[in-house]
Amino acid sequence: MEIQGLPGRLLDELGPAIASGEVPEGSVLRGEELEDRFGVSRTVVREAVRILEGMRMVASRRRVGITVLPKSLWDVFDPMVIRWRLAGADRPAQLRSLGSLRMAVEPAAAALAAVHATDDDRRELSSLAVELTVTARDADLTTFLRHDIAFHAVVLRASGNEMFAHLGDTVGAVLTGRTEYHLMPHQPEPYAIRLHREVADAICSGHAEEAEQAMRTIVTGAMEELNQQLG
Amino acid sequence: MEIQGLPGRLLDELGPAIASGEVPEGSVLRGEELEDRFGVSRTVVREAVRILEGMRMVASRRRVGITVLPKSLWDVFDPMVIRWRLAGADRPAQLRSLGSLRMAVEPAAAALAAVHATDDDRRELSSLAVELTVTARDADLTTFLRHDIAFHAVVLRASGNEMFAHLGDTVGAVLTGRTEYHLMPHQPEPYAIRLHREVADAICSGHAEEAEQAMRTIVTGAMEELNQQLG
DNA sequence: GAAACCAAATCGTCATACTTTTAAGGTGTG
DNA sequence: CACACCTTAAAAGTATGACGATTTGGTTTC
Repeated sequence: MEIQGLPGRLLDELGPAIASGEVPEGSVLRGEELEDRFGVSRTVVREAVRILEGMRMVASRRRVGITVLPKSLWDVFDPMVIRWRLAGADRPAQLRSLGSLRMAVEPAAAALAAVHATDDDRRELSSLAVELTVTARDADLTTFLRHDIAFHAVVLRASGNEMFAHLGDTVGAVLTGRTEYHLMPHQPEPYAIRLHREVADAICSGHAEEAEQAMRTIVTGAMEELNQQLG
Repeated sequence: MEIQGLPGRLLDELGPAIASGEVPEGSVLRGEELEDRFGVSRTVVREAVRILEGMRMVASRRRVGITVLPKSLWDVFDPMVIRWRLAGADRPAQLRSLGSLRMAVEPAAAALAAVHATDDDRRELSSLAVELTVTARDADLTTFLRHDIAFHAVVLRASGNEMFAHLGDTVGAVLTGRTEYHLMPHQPEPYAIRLHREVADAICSGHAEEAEQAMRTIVTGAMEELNQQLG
């Protein structure tokens, strides 16, 4: 699900550079300069810049150039922006933001899921909870991560709220990052596993209250771990 | 904060058309067709399409054309997408989604605000709470709306979480829509007013728990009203 | 010193030519 | 008949030159 072609490659250079603060707010770029720097045509530069403009990271003005806008204006929910920030110098701040967001959204999603999940959703959740238990015991971190991501994505999707559902990938990115950068215990905690199972059971049996509470414990724990790691 | 120039105008046509389902998922547009239909050049069409591609509403493929992607892939947090959906046939669904999101986020934001708000934030909140009381009594709906929007925006900003802060405009759009389409009592409810004041007081005195609870009551009430109005 | 004016810089748009990818259909072969 | 291979044409992708529009900043003029 990437932007294709040369504009996409340009974005992969410009986006991270801006997101990391390497090209600071208020900087002014000229179109022609970008053409030369990356060896592409006006067409390509303009299309890439348009996309950045669409996520409100830059504004283009005649006789001035392409200005990097203040971070407060960026579309911080745009998956590309999130990925760029997670990959760069802004990672700690982005992780904290996402942590709070998760604490707000995931318990609510779990509660909704207990009411709205389809039978397929519930089956998938049960199955994933089992998988989590197994792969945790085998200390198979990669597989564990995959199932963990899927678990949270399913809960968010099963909530029946398209906006919650859309955060599935984002949460996935957070979990991936956490594993990649070893911000996680090498051995998944048995307590966390049990909580996932609790969430699954509560959703399957329609206990909204209980699902919400268990999920809250999970994301609160994740947030505490994060705060500990980041100081 | 709009996209400028001809691509912007093209977007204002295409975006709502797609968001409302008038141009259904799976439809295929040809670039040349759009050039003719809107009387603009290739450049303009391509840049507009790139932006739509950036929000994952369309994908452009050689030898095929510009395909409208399924709604589940759209960047549903993009302010433009939200505005387009609120303006069109998808308004009820969008309002419901946003309602759930508010129920998840705003109480959490209020709790955080009680801890992180600056002195300026607290002053502004107090002042807005007073304004709300006054303008409600005078039945000055427009001014009331403006202050209501500001109130929620300040709480979200004062949470110190950039992602929450970013939802201020979106919540504003919801409140505006609610007033415009008369989905609201003509006279603001005294109870709701008192709750706003409670939120302000709790945040000012650092009572997170209390702020969260009062805000939850506000957004839950809004959600119930919405469900009633939409059936 | 202020207002009007002018010139240069930069983006915005258009038109056109060429390239690249790829769906689709036709052709031949087992 | 089925399958693999080749051909073709349709559409987007890229490059480039020309011109238009706008804004800034300096310069002239009163």
